[in-house]
Amino acid sequence: MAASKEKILSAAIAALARKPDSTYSELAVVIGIGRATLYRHFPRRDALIREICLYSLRQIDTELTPIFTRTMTAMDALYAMLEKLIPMGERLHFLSREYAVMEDEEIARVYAGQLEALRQMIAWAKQEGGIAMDIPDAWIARVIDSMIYMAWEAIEDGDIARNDAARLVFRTLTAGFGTDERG
Amino acid sequence: MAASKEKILSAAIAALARKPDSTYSELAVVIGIGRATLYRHFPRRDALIREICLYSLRQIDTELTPIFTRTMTAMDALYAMLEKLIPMGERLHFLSREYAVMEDEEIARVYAGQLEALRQMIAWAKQEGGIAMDIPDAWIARVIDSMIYMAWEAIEDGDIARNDAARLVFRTLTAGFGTDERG
DNA sequence: CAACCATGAGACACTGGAGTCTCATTCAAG
DNA sequence: CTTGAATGAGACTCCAGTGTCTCATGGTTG
Repeated sequence: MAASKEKILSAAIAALARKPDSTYSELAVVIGIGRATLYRHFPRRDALIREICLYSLRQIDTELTPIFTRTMTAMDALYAMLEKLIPMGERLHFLSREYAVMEDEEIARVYAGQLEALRQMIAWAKQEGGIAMDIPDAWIARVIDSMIYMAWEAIEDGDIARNDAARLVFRTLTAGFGTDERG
Repeated sequence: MAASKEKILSAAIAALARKPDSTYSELAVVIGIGRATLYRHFPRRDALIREICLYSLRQIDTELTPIFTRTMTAMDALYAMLEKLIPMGERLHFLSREYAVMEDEEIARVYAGQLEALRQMIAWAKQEGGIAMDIPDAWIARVIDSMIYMAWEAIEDGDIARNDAARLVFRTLTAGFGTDERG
């Protein structure tokens, strides 16, 4: 992908994460290019959305693959995943808001693969004893997903420190908000 | 409020929760009335959104007020709040997606009041020892908010049982996903 | 310098949703 | 039955966003 195009894509993701229904005109202004130029790179809105999704998914894939292949405990893998994914929160958020995109065959395939990877990590963590067996996988997956985005948002809003985020999310996921008086 | 108008409002909330950018035509079809009738009750889209928000906020207020005045522990209050609010998940979700609405003076006031109530409940829970002191309030508030909506959504999608939801959320909030081997 | 390519600016037609209005129908109350 | 209010259907205007196209400009490479 050309450098300029990738730069446009990143800027578009950031803009759309903040205002999902941004106009092409608005996007062009925020990105700092002409509207016509934006159309030259992404002839249709669908194309832009599609490329954003694929770009994000591939980026996530790149970050996640080494984590799932390295030798470590499931909980360590979860923590590593949080560290990698939280800075990419806007990309995750974008994906979860775009309903129509899943009709694209390629996107659906990549997305399904990542869901499956997460599912496996949850099963793995349950076997290791890091996650309680009696909590529904679907619920766990939802909470992890949303907490990653929330952490990113909280960082953006200045509510939590960037370097505390992964630790805070991990603690919340594994121990909740409770005082650790039992430990 | 006239009964018919309230019925329209409820149906509109449900429709908009599932598809936030629904057209007036789409809404009318889903609600089961004519588009002109919808316009008669809510002359502008802004008016509809505004009334939905106020309606939702007041409903939430009605549910929450007795909880915060009754004599119980903070954690019991939290649990009671979850039980009340999870079934109203679509209303909460709606509010969190409507950026522009906060410019309305009345809405902003009611909303700020509820945020303050939540903030007080968190402080109260920290004092009681139910929530660890060193977790940022803003993070706690975010997680509670989002988990209420997520639980509603998970129920809708058939991932968790309606009667398990409050318990599951409470457990996740207080103890995370961990196996309770320390207890 | 000359050729080239990407860009920014803007004009343009097209489309779909917003909001208004009219009219025939229905239904409940007197 | 008659009146009046609410409704559904649909025609209509208006407008903002979409997508296309042209042209002048500027920066780069040979």
